Amino acid sequence: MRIGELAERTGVSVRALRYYEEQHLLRADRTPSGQRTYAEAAVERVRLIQQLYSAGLSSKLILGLLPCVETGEADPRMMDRLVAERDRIDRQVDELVRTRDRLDAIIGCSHAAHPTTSERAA
Amino acid sequence: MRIGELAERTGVSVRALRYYEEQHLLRADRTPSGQRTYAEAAVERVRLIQQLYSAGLSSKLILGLLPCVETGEADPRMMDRLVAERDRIDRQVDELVRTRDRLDAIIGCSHAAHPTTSERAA
DNA sequence: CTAAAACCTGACGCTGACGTCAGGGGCAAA
DNA sequence: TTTGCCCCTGACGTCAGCGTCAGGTTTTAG
Repeated sequence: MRIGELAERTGVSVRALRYYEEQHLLRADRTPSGQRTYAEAAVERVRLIQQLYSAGLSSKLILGLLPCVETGEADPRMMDRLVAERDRIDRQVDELVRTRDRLDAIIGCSHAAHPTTSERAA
Repeated sequence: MRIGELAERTGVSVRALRYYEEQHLLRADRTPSGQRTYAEAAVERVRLIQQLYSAGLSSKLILGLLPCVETGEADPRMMDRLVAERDRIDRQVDELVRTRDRLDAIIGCSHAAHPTTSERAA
């Protein structure tokens, strides 16, 4: 498939896909005229890249992790970085949960000046 | 207290505190000579700001939320934004957990080429 | 009194993940 | 063949949350 279709199917922009290629996160074959061509597997790969990005991993780190995600092998350094990242995500989850609880407390306690949309809906 | 002490007690930089003031997130009294002076309560406020920042909220959004966090009151629009943000955080937690589990799977399954640091430590 | 430390206001720099515009090919339908 | 859409490569723009430097004032310790 060409880049436009991949963009549509993954929900990321064409620009982003070209950016991923710049960062060596995503390979593309080329037609004789130079247009990018992707295999089916690219869809899953892009989704994985997006997932890692939105978890706050940098492209450099993702670049390091991707090979071992695919092969299932990791050299020691990579393994350590994997563990470090997992722990970082764990801590981030903890903090997010605390923040959410804080917002919940505010939502629960605050006596609204006027009915809220949700109350109107109820 | 002056800005240096507040910075030290909250762990954020002096620059950041001035930035918060620029964004109207943090008030400061001034001495006749123009130096900023903060009340004790500022410590907690800065910590709250930091918490919201690290949960991914923008300064504009925080600006909107802070008054109702402090007063415990929220007008309907604000209440809706609070709920929306809480839901967003919930979704983000879900995704982070999925990502973490994915990393865990890799960590668990991958047969390292060489012993990892953690294995050496064990 | 004086030197160091802390503070002030601009204002430019930085980083990452793209958005966007310019200028120019390629390819299927009508 | 022409219309129109998709594609290409630069390359500059953006935005947030500060870092950092410059050049000058204020406070504090000795």
